[in-house]
Amino acid sequence: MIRLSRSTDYALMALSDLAALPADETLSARRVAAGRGLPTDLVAKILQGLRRAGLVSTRQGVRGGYRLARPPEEVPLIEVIEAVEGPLALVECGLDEHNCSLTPTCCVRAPLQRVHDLVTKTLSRLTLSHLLPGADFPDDPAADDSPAPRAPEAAPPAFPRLPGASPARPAAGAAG
Amino acid sequence: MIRLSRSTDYALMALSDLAALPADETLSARRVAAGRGLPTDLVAKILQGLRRAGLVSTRQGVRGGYRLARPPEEVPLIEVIEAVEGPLALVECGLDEHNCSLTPTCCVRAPLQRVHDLVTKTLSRLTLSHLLPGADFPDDPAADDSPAPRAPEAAPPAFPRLPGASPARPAAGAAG
DNA sequence: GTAAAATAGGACTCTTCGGGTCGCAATTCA
DNA sequence: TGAATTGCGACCCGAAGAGTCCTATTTTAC
Repeated sequence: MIRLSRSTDYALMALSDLAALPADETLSARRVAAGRGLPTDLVAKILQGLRRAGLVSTRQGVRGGYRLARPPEEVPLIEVIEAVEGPLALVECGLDEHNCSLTPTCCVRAPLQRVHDLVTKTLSRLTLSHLLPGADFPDDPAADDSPAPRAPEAAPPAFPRLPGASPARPAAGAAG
Repeated sequence: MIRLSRSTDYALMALSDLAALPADETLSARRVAAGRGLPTDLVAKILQGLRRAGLVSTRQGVRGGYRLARPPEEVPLIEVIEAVEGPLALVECGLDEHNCSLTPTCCVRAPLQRVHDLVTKTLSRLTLSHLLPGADFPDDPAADDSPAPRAPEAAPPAFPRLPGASPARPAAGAAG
C-alpha cells in the first residue's frame, strides 16, 4: 500500500491547529499532542523539522511554542509533505533520471512521470486552508481556476488544560 | 520520499515484455529477468503474484512461462500497482474511515481523498499499452476522452539466449 | 537567583516491510 | 519413466518508519 507516512499526518494535523490560532499566539508541541492524542516527543520532533523547512516559527522558553510562518492559504500541502518525507517521487529515477540503474531498459518512467506531475500539481493547489473546518474544496484541484480559500473564522479546537498551563492566561481558547 | 516499491517497477517491466509477445507464446520468468538484468527469483515471485491477481496466465513445465491474460490496452496500471502493493491509499483511513484511530480529530482525510481520487482516475486510464515503445500519451490522463491506444506492432525486445532455451524453437525472437 | 516550561537535537530501541534467496512441488518433453 | 524446467511458497536480512529517552539551551514566573 502506497501511503504517506504517519509523520505527515501528524504534521498536517499540527499545522491545522496552528492555522486556527490567533495572530500572535503560539502553541506548544505538548498541547498539540495532548489535543490530538498524539505522542508528544514525536510531535515535537516533527515540528522541529517543519521549523527547519521554514513552515513554522518558534519561540523558546516558558509560554513559547510554534506558530505558522505564513498564512494558511499560502502553505501548499506539497510543501508540508516534502518537508516531512523528502522529495516526492513515484519512481526512484523520478528525481534524477541519470542515476537510474535500469535506464536502457526502463519503460515505466515516462508514464509515471505524468502521474507524478498531476499529483504535484494538485498538492500545490491544495493548501493548509483546505484542512480547516468549513473549508470548501475546488471542484478540480488540478485546474488553474481554484484559488485557495481564505481561512475561515472558525472556533479553534479546544485544547486540554495541561498541568503546566497558566490558568490566568489560557492560550488558544483552552479554557473550554 | 513517497515511492512505488521496486517490485512494482519490475512488474511493469515484466508485463511490458509480455505485452510485446506474439499471441500464443509464453515467456519464462528467467528470460524476463535476464533480459532486464533483474534478480530471477524476485521476478518469478512477482509474476506469481500477478497470476493470482488474474493479470497473467501461466503454463508450467518445459517451455512454459507467462503471458498476458488480457490485451495490453485492457490492463490499467492501477490494477498492476494494486496487485503488487495492495490497495492504494494515501492515508491509513482511506480504505476504511471507521477504522481510523484519530477519527474525531482528523482533518486530513477529506482533502487527501481528492488527491487519491485523481491518482486513481489517472492510473485507471493509463494502461500497459502506454508502456510499450512508440505509445503516445493522452494529453490529460485524468480526462474521459483518452481511449487507451492499441498496442503498437513493435519489435519485441531481444531476450538473451539462455542455456536452457530450445535452440530449435527460439521464443519471442530470441535468436538475435 | 532559581525553578519551571518550552524548544533543539541527538542517540537509541522496536517493529514492520521491502528486497532477495532457497528448497520443494508440479508439469512437460524426450 | 525420468530428467529438465518451471511455478510456488517459506524463509531470511537489512533498511526505514515510529516512537522513546536524555541532555542542553532559552525564556518566563516567582
